[in-house]
Order: sequence, then C-alpha cells, then structure tokens
Amino acid sequence: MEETGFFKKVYELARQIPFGRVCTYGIIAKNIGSPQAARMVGWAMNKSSHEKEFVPAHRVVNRKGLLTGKNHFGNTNTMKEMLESEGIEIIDNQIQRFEELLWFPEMND
DNA sequence: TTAGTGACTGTAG
DNA sequence: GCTACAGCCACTA
Repeated sequence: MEETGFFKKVYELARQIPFGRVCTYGIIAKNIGSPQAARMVGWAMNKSSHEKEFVPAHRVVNRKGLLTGKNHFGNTNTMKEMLESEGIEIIDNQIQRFEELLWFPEMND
C-alpha cells in the first residue's frame, strides 16, 4: 500500500524535525496546505509505524505540548522516554519549555 | 458505496 | 480560562 500525497508530505515534514526539537500536528498540517486536517496528521503518525523508514512521531504533539499520542506507542511511557532521551523534559505528559523546543518547517533547521 | 471514527485546531459564546 | 461545533482526508467495517 503506497502513501497518498497527503501522508507522504506528513512523513517528509516529520522526518525534517531536528533532534531534540518538537512540532505540532497543526503546523505540519498547515505546511501541507490543510491546517484543519491536523487530525489526519495524527492518523498518519499512527500509520507511520507501518512505514519502513523511521518517522519521529514522538516529536509531534498537539498544540498544547501534550503527548496525546503516547497511547499509540505500545507503552504509554515510550513516547516520554524517547523525548527525554533527546533532552526534552516532560512533566505530566506535557513538554516543558515547549515554545522553546518548538520547530517550524520554515526554519528548515 | 455509505457511515463512522480518528495522535487536532480555530472560531464563537 | 472552558465548552461546543465545524472542517479537514484517509481508513475500516
């Protein structure tokens, strides 16, 4: 099964997220061209585990910086562990200094 | 084919 | 600050 244009763009953007940085579903969706389709970004992240290439889905959170997708990593602690291993501090499922760690595709870095 | 659902977000009250 | 509604695209039954 091949990715549609939408999913493909989501994956490409997600893979551009630098180490130790995070992004939101809305930002990704907006860069794709459908800011209101942020739900699909989450869906794409879910499917990303099916992808052969690694997709840093753990670096994608909702606009509040909450790890809303942790349940889809198998273990609810996996997402947090991965982020912490990148130097990101998390308290109560929320990323600390979220605004500082937030990365935008337009930064391209 | 149709209907329901989903890791969300912005706007309005 | 909160709740409620609509919109977006793809997938599954």
